[in-house]
Amino acid sequence: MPHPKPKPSKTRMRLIIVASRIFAEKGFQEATIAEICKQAQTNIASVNYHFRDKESLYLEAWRYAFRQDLEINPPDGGIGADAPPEQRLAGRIRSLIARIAASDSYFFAIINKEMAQPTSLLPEILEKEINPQRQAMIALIKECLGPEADARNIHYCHASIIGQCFHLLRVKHIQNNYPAMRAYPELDDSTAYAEHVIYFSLGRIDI
Amino acid sequence: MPHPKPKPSKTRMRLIIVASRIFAEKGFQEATIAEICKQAQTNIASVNYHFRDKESLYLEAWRYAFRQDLEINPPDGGIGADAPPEQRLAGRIRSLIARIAASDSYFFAIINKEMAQPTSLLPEILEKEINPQRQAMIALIKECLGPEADARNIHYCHASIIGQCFHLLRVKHIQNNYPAMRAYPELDDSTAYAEHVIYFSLGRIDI
DNA sequence: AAACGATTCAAATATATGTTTAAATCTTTT
DNA sequence: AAAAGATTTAAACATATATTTGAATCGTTT
Repeated sequence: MPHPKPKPSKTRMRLIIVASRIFAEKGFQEATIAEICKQAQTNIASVNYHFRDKESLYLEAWRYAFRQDLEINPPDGGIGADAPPEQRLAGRIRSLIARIAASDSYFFAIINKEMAQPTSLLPEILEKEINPQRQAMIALIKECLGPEADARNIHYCHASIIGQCFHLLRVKHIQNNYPAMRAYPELDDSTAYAEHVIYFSLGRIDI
Repeated sequence: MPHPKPKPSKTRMRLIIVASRIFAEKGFQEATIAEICKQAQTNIASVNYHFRDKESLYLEAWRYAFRQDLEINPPDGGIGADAPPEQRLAGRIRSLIARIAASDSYFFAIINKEMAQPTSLLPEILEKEINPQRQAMIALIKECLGPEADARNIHYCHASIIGQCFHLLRVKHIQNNYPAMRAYPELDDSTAYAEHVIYFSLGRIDI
């Protein structure tokens, strides 16, 4: 019988997929290799075999989650580069909130934990993955505010927008951890919240 | 003597003070009793003697941090109840940002970690300490928006304000962990940022 | 089919760390 | 000062978990 058990060449991939979920749920420290391997239906030694150690698996799982995320929601929100800056900014806000709200978005779940309890990998991710998105949004805000806007105000407005978006991230994960609480039901409709953030923010930016 | 008053030992107090800082820096899981006791210059068994276990010390340390915080910055920002709602809202925003920005505010550092990786204590903290502040701010926003404002919009505006304030919390702790990065120098001046948040938010609320 | 490398497995190892214990020491009361 | 109680200490204990090991198994090539 050629296939008595699941194809062994897929073990590595199963580990990455399961790990991205477990790390997103528990964070690097509290996630255990034992649980990841159990859910991936493999032996704990396979982490050492396929990834050398826990941290390397963490990095691979994170990168996988990130790629999955952007594949579904491109960061520009589908707005072309020829649209007016206000619309492109709105598109980016919609895309960011959509990625944050997606129930299977493990990338932002990991980022959320990393920002509170950074591992040694955070600086690289911040620089390579987050900063390009950040610079793109800052450039759009600058366009909206016009050429005479000063740098400090641009950064303040960027902080205001990012803060509003990441607030959804916090609320979402608290609710995931304590479904019974239902402390913030008003943010359940993430697309409506996105429109609010756009309205709330463009009021002070697009003048 | 019928009332031999129990005098709190200095060791117990030293443990609480050190623990609130260590827990704020590392979170519950990554903080070790060994390090806390070393910095408090006592034996590791004193945690068991004075507090039964690590979690009880965590709770005591968190309560201590919370009391210290509110002693320095009252939540209403020093604005009297007779002032117009816009000013009282501005006062609360200033107070919240001041408490978040205070370098020795361990309460918000712990809350920041708890929200990303909750322990069993978070629901109680959220309900007993955070929710009263939340309800007070929501009431103020409602006053500012007027009687015809719908509940959803009130909550959205509240989310926008809290998101902006807590963004400072995130940025602050990333910078504490990676001083070399200097990724967000624009938020160094927290009082200026507070004025921006007030201006940015009241533009959409106070109409 | 045999050989060989790749993969999986159960078990052992190493380490970190929360907890407990019992003796020693200090403080208070009588 | 003696006794009783409170506190501190060093050491042992227990547990959790990342990592390593060497043998067993699988898949591919010859």
